[in-house]
Amino acid sequence: MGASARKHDVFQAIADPTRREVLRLLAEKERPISEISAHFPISRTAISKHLHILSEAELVKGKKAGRERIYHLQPEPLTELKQWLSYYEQFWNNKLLKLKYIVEEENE
Amino acid sequence: MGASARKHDVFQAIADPTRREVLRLLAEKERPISEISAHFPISRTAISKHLHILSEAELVKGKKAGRERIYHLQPEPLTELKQWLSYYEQFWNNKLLKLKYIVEEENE
DNA sequence: TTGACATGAAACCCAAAGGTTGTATATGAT
DNA sequence: ATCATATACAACCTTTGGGTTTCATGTCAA
Repeated sequence: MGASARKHDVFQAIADPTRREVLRLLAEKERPISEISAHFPISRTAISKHLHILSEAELVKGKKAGRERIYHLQPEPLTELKQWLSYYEQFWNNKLLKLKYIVEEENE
Repeated sequence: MGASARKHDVFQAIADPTRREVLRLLAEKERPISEISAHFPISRTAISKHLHILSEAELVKGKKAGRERIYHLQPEPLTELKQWLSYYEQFWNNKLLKLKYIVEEENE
């Protein structure tokens, strides 16, 4: 089965503010779970669940190191988001082009 | 209160596949609710709820016209998504730059 | 080997998400 | 006036999401 069969996709993974904050933390540097959860008011278990969801979306990956599990960012799946966005980007660029056209006409 | 107090933000709004499809339909052209819901296997009421959520995120806007309500796309809030993405884009560009560097070194 | 530490995993809770059906209201057509 | 159409709104249902607590397991340190 393909990537579309994954339970959590990128769009869903980044929908939650806590998960976005986790991504930001991991963008700075790789971190073990306890260090990540220290940044949040919720339990370590809750953070662990968020990390599972991010893992399913392949936005992070955890490697076992001794008794810790170190998570690091994998930004690649965000390209899917970028592609999705580019379609609409073209759309709002058109708006800007129309505006530019109007401005230039007025200057003549 | 600011925009952050909105119940549904852009990230949440685009998390659902049905809503993304609705956006795509509205990107083509503006449409009344019944026309939109004709594209889906679920009820018109369900689509109406999705449109409400998209409205809250200001990704669409509905104008009453006779007994219909015509919805059209408002892509502007997607800039927030683009900005969020750009942070990580820079990140994966670095990966590409590193790779390019290695390749060029090997060619010398 | 014994204790502290880091995580995994299960059971449970509550609220929200996504959906349905049924009823009401406004508008257009006859 | 009457009827069909387009939508709004309320009530309800079921699953998922985000969270907690508790207990088990593996690993480091003394």
